[in-house]
Amino acid sequence: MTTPKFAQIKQFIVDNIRSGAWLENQRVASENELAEQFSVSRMTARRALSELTEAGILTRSQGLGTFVASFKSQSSLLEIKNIADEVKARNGNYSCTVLVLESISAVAPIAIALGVEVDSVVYRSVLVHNENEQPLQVEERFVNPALATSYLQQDFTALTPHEYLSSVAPLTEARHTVEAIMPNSEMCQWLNLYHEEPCLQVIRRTWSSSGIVSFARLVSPGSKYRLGGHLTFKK
Amino acid sequence: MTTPKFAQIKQFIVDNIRSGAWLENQRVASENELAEQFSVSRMTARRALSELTEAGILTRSQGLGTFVASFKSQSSLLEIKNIADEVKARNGNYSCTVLVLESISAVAPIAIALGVEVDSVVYRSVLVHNENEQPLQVEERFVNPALATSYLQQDFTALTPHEYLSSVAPLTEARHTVEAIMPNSEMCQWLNLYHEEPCLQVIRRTWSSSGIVSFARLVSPGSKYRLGGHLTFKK
DNA sequence: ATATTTACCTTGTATATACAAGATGGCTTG
DNA sequence: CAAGCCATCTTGTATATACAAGGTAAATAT
Repeated sequence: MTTPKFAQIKQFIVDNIRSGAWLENQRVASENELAEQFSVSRMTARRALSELTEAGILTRSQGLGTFVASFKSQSSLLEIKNIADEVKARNGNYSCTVLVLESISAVAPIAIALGVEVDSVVYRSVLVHNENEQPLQVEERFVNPALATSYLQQDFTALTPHEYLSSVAPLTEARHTVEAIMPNSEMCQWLNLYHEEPCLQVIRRTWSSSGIVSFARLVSPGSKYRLGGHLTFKK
Repeated sequence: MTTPKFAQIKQFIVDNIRSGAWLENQRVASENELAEQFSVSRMTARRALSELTEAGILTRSQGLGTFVASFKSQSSLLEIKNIADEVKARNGNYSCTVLVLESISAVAPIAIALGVEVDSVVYRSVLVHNENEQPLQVEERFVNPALATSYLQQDFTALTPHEYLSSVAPLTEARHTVEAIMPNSEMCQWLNLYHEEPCLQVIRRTWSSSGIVSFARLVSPGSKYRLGGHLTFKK
């Protein structure tokens, strides 16, 4: 099985950039030039350039040409993965225990974060995600009851809250912040921490088309959990 | 007609997913069906589907069809931006002070991280990035001297180390980890912290085609700095 | 009845062609 | 000299066509 022509051209371009032969903002061959060099049609050469542009490796300007993108503008990205998948990926034994599953009256900060009236009823759950029976992450979640009416009836040891919520209210947007915090005594108990240690806290708010679905706080001990990211030219 | 046809089809598909009309893993119209519905050629309909697939909103399978991607598989991304740009973006007064700029003998962990011989000479810099004259982040960086010979002669109050290094050794890859740590006493001094508080630590290793360029440790107080991320269907 | 072939759908790759639109430099005209 | 025009490069959009290759299900042969 041969590699497609457009993929060969992409590889040729990426190799030249990776090796340093083509520098930032340098002009690369036009569609017609590439088409002739590789004996392909313009549309095939175009596909290679377009896909590398979409990937952020090249920039194009109508009338001017195609250029090597400047690395400076590339922001580095970190992934937040599903913690159950992460544990399973490293052959850990994943389990989950439900600590709290209740409906409460929303105090002001919670109500604002969920976009509901103060003192209205919202659902709250607290789960502990375990790796090999040791607490790895505490998930405290506040849910807009209008968008997930039967939230309290779910079995979250089988399906995570995030998975359940995406099935009942299609997610359209999510926002995250990550910070370093010191856990309070309640959190220390949940995480089974004997001595205080800094924790990574991820705040995630998710939207669907009908409004804010939920507001989650994910807290993990700094000694056991970290976020990883990877940025490369390879494609 | 101002907006291109392929863009209209993309919008039509995205709208249907955002509104919840099309659910996860549901099959969407084939290229030929879309082409007929919108009175365009198959290649134009194909472009809409291909670009949404590239964006992670659809998945395609040869012989089977095109489907709405499952939200579960979408990993959420966090951006690590240039801290000087971030400060300027919120109208803060950015400044930078150079604490250390030296060549040292690499102990084992540093040598391994940089991919050089133990006890060989490497460059080290420690900078403090300030917002309104208050320390916001400490950057400790170890540099492979073979790839940035005149690193010690640079003025890092004008050009950040990252910017300088990308200009002399084209970056091809970067890896990050983020974790929550407790700063040691030296770091507390640098960050001007009177009481101990948890800090966010980003470790960044950068590669060029000739090898590992540098190894940086970026430490910020948890009370002053957080990472933000955003994920949306809009395109 | 079971196994195989065949027809027909799907997406994937590749080409040739046409025209639109942005950018540039040289030429013509006032 | 300067303003406008034009030829010519670039990328962008759109179409029609051809064949390859994966997947499913019905029709056929064993």
